[in-house]
Amino acid sequence: MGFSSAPNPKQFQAVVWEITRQIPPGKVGTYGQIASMIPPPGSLNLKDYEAFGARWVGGAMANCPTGVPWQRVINAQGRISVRPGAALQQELLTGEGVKFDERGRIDLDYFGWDGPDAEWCKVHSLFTPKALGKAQLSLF
DNA sequence: GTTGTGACATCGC
DNA sequence: CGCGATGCCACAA
Repeated sequence: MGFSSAPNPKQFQAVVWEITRQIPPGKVGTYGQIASMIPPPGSLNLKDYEAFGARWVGGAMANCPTGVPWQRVINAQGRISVRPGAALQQELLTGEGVKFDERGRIDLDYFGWDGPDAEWCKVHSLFTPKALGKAQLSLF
């Protein structure tokens, strides 16, 4: 699903699923992280897009087809958002080796997904993702 | 056409 | 670190 600048919501949704499929077992990505990889659909400020894009990612996950590891997408706090199936999500992640601390939070520093390969991003016309937890090295 | 709300992120206290 | 307010898009009633 490649697009350059103005994806339709439908495409946005499909891209979100594609990206989610790239998350390997035992790793987790955040809504904002995924959103930051996709070019802003409208004429939004980057700041607003970070917040609303994340919502759209969540909305896309609501219609997530089978085969997409939806459980590996969490919020930026490293926590499982309040939503239907939250308990199941934690269970699935635990089964993949993801550890939750006493407060029910995931250490993104360790389990945070670094994002797909740069080449993969290029093929799909996506931005280079920012690694979670780890300090984002300025690589232009 | 209007209104309400969301599987979020960020900032302030 | 935790909780509340804000942002102002997309979609369903």
